[in-house]
Amino acid sequence: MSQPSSTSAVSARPRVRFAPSPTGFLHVGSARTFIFNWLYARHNRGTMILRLDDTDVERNTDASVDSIFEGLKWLNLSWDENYKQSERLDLHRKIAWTIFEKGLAYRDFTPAHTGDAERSGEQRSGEQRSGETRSGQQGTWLFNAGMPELPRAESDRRAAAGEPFALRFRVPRETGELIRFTDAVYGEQSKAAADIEDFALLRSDGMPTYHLASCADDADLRISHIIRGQDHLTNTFKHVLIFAAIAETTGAATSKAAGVAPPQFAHLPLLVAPDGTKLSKRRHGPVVSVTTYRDAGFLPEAFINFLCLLGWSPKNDREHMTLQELTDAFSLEGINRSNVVVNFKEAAASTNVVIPALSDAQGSNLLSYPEETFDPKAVWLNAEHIRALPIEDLSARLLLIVRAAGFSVTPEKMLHVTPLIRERIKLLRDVLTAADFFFVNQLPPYDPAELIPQKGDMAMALKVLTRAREVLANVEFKHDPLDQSLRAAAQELGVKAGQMFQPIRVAVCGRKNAPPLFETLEVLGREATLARVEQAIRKIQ
RNA sequence: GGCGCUAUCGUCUAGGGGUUAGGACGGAAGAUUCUCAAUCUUCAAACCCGGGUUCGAUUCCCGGUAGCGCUACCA
Repeated sequence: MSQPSSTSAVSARPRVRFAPSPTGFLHVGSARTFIFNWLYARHNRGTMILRLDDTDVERNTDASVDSIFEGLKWLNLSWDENYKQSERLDLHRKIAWTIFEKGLAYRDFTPAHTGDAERSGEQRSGEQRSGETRSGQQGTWLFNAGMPELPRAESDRRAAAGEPFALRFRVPRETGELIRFTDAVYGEQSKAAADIEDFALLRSDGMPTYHLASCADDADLRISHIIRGQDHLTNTFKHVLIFAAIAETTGAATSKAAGVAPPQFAHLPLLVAPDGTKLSKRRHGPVVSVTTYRDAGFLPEAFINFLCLLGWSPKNDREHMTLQELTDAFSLEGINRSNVVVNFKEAAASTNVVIPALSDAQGSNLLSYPEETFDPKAVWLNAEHIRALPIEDLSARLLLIVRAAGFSVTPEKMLHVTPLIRERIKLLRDVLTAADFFFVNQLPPYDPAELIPQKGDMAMALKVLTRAREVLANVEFKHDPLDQSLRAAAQELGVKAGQMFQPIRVAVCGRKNAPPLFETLEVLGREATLARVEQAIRKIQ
């Protein structure tokens, strides 16, 4: 874990951070935030920082930490520094108490609000926290500190007596002040201090809250740009207050932070589900998890490409872009302001799709989510990226999947198969259904009626296959000779080329839709081809 | 409820005081090919509503409506 440079000179190089809280898997919204931060850092030759915001002990899980790293690893985007908030609690507390000493915060001995289930969707009208506000006004929605500003001595006494308390920021409500900041995306923002409640800095167990920890770390790590979800836009007013307090206190207390300039903010439009609600694992399940995309056979570069187009535009009609092109083109100016629908299909359940050629489908989880689950644009972009990949590269990636599904295939064979299916697959896992017949010895059962050519009958199928058997026994197994001899055979038989090819295709592939015939035969080889033709003939007779 | 933010085809978006409102995905039709793809062509598809400002608003302003977010000792 490296330390940030402690030079007091403000660097021209931006320092940005991605700060997920480990309370669930890495979802696509978080991934996009990470990517935008990364792009901004790389575009400006700045520093990318990963920080785990894990101050919520109740909800944090190790599994979640693993899941986040798993997702980020797949994305294959690096970071330069790495922190955990839980290892920096001393710093947070120190800053909280400095703020307290400065008179900008106070102890609140009111028992913690226990109505935890209050949230869940329904509006709470007027918020029934009765009583007076700190400033003595009646009937406000604002948090009530429970008692009109305890005298400091009293507060000290009760604290010394061991009474639990939370530390609250004293928002300067009386002054009628307007809190303002400029957002790189949403422009000038302002909000009356009177509309901001006295938020907690420290919980009664001494743990810092998100607001405190986040700002304390952002200040300490000298984050220059905070790029995050728009759900934090309103919170930012609190953060502006905290940053101001930190600047005020550290200016006197510690020499090192003699002019902590508040960071610049850039809020990202939220990713929402087709029903308009914010993406959440709770509501939408694994379809919003990054690893689901990985397992479905998305290329990380395609997934990144897709996410970038959600709420950002290069403004030149380009859509299919490489990481480098994205990095070059990225800027905060291209970011939009309205929510973005990720057009996935919910409820497309994860029933296992059977791999035709593999009865005991080990690779079943690779096939859990049907293609329609995902945003069609993501799928299309993935196909674009697949087609843009060098054959060797694509082949290597496909081989991994094919082997994971239980087929034993050599890299050489895969290299021959890949060009035949490259334009026929949209997701990497499609290789299993598009090319399975290359990998098995025994074709799965198929309906003999499939062998019947267009405008033909079973007799024609038999005639064609019988003739094909002869031809294929002698012809050289290369595209051109196969093409010529089979066409010639069709002519002799008095059938159309298509009527000749189709029965052979079905005999060899076990289905009607498959890659081009001659290339397929070439890769398959004479032995397997003849065996399958033979089998088809027997099926008919 | 209060506060904040947002509003262009179904979706992602470009644009901007006068345009045939552009592109992409998806959809439809066609071309091509040994099937399926890929590719190419064509078509359908949008400026939330109401007031202003203006010679002229989809664009600027205000209001409404709708959606979203925040309003926790969650992040």
